[in-house]
Amino acid sequence: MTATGERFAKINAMPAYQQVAEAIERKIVDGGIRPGEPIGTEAELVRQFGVNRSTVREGIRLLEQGGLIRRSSDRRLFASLPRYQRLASRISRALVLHEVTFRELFEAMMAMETATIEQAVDHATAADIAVLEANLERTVAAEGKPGTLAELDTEFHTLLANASHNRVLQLAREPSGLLIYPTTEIIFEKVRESQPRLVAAHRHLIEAVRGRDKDAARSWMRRHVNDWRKGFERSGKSLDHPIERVYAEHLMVASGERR
Amino acid sequence: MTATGERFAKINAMPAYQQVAEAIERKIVDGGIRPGEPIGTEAELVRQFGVNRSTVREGIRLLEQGGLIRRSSDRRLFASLPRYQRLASRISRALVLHEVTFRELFEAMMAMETATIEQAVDHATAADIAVLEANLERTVAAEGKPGTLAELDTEFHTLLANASHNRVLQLAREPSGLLIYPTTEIIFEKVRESQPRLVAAHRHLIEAVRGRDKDAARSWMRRHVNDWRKGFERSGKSLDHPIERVYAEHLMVASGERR
DNA sequence: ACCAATTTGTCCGTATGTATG
DNA sequence: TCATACATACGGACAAATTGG
Repeated sequence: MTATGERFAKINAMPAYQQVAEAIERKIVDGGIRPGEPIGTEAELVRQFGVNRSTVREGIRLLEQGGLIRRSSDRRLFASLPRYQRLASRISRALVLHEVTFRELFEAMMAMETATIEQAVDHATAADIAVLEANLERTVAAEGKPGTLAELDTEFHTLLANASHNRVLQLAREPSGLLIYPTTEIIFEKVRESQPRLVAAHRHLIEAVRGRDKDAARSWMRRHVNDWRKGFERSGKSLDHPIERVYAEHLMVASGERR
Repeated sequence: MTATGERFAKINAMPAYQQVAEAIERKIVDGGIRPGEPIGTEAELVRQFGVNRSTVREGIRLLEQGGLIRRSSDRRLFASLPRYQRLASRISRALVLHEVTFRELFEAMMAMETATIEQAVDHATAADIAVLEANLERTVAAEGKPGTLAELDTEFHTLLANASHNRVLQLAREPSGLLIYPTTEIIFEKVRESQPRLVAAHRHLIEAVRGRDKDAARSWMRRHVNDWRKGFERSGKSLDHPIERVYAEHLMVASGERR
């Protein structure tokens, strides 16, 4: 910009608290501090960075929300792996704020859930299947309770994702699962046949996983996801409406992260 | 826990700075403050919450990293929609820290990219296709430059996701796209035939989208993603290795968010 | 069970740089 | 040019909780 040209590189474009945050972040990401290891006290960080304690605290706050550092019960800071639940609810919230439609959600779910069950067919262990069956039993027992059914349905699909043993898929599908959840409760309330169809679908999905039958698995999953769409429309809603803002609020509980 | 049992609810479990953050967060999420609207100056927030300046600042830092609030050039605070790029790079970083393998990445990509192109076949506009073609031209022109080719390949798939007009899919696939990127550069360096195959695949994908030919689209995408896997293995790496930590560092630039 | 040291949460006052009018 | 408003950063202080004898 000056007449002399670019003689010097820019220095220090970031405020101090951001530099503190980035320095700690970098140490964690590149392995200098492993998850579970303590970050150090505020006083130590003050000494190392040579800035004021308020500045250090602001830097810490930046990272705290990202899940890279957490606080134990005694309020000490330590490095941590970002949790899937936390990330997923963030993304769900963002999708709501961006006003995505239920149709987008439906189309994406169809792809990700079928992919998930295909991987589950390949990789599920006996233990995975046992957990799925326990979920199915509770689902059968929850007859007539829409809230419980919705919870168990959401849990079933999360368990299926665990059974896929593919963490990329797990994280990719979870946000959609969280957004679908409130609608399923309404569907179970309003559409009588939805519950027996849910139980049948889950039963066949488990059977397909156990029998390593990928075609049956995919076919039942397609049917199951389509059932959601039909139930959704039959309960009087339109696929082309954006997801209601209200759904974002129940997501904040997860991000509140009580101590 | 006490002998009297749970007679009273917990009070004020959160420190003040967290309460400040949550209050602002809630206002934004439930629509009380719309994206683009100012949050108010720090002095105002001090007055409204009745806490000290430092406390307000810590609360603001918590939200700052989440993308719900941002700062304009004059450093004033305003509400904002969380950006996809930012969320995606967060997730990518988390996946690296969780040490997911390239196989998981590959399997998930296969599902999400095929789903993406199917949606693109249904929903792409003429403008979308024009942008894809411009990308293809630049790809042809970048012959022999692995770094540029890798960038353009990543961009192509992001553009394809845009053409799907499904924001759930866009956000679901982007983290994987970011993680694939560094490997493609290596592949273009080491595997000679990878570049012509890339160009051919992209050309056929665009043709399939233009011709609304879903079968061809899916088939070419499967081939394209499989090409990545073959190139990856031929360049001397194993699918069952976790993604290298190094890849997480180039992701931090995006989260740095210079002003 | 008590004490001393440490650490976090919160508050106060002040100074500096920058952008706006 | 000057005055104002604002974010950034620093210094010091105290209470409450926790830790470690």
